Amino acid sequence: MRSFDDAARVLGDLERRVMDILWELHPLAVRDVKARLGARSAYTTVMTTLDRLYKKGLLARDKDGLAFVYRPAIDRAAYQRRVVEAAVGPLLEQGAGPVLAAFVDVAAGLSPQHLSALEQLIAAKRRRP
Amino acid sequence: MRSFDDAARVLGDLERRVMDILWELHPLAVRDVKARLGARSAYTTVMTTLDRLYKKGLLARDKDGLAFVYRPAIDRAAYQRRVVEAAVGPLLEQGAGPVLAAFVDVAAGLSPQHLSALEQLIAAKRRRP
DNA sequence: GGTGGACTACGATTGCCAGTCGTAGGAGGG
DNA sequence: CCCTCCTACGACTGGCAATCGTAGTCCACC
Repeated sequence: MRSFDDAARVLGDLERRVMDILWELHPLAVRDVKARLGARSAYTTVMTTLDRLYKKGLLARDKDGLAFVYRPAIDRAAYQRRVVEAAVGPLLEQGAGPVLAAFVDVAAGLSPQHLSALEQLIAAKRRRP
Repeated sequence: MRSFDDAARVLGDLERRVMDILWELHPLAVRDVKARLGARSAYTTVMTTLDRLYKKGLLARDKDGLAFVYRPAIDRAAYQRRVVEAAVGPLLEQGAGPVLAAFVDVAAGLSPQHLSALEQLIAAKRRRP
């Protein structure tokens, strides 16, 4: 059964691990990414995954001799932004109250400091919309 | 190519339309849901979809004579809450700033009033965490 | 009590995606 | 010239949504 968590992942497991590695350190060639994955996947599996992320626009790549070296096309913040927009935008268009409340709950649950951060962001947004 | 919007949908197209119908009016039998869908799908397609939503825990159902009548098991607000938790929770655990900022952006973009609503929710959260 | 209509249960099919990997082929170094 | 490394391409699996047909059940009515 597909769970909510699954759907919100947006990327597959391997894809997300690969993006994490490249956000941490780049550029990397296929074999370097494979090495950092802990050798759990075959070389061509990693290559296919990198190629798909490239075709999705999440990675960029350049030739380095024979091999491609990959780097993120967008940083983690921009990616998170896209996920939030995609997940929350449609929901907000139809009954915003519960969505806002749920968001405040989740944010506060992880760290009360997030409430202050949110307030500052709101204030900043008012000044420069 | 799977887009961000696709993934954030969490439910399929037909499933989402069915939930919208039942949040609007319930309980409904299969044929009533089918009628409100605009007759685009066969009877058994609608039935299968209702059955799957039932098995996912999003719908409840009771026997009414021969037929099942379906009703939401959770209301739209609770559903939206789950989607927000699933989408945003994991993101917040790893670099909250961009996520909070993106959320404020999206909320403000749809309606500036959302900023005030957010502030009130934050204040309420502080009083009664 | 038998027959017809309505309804459910179940499974088959299609389309799409992620993960997995093998093979073919090119390019460079020894 | 051959071996090695790399890419490109495609095949296969598993899972899910959407779609629908068929088999079987149950009630109501004659």
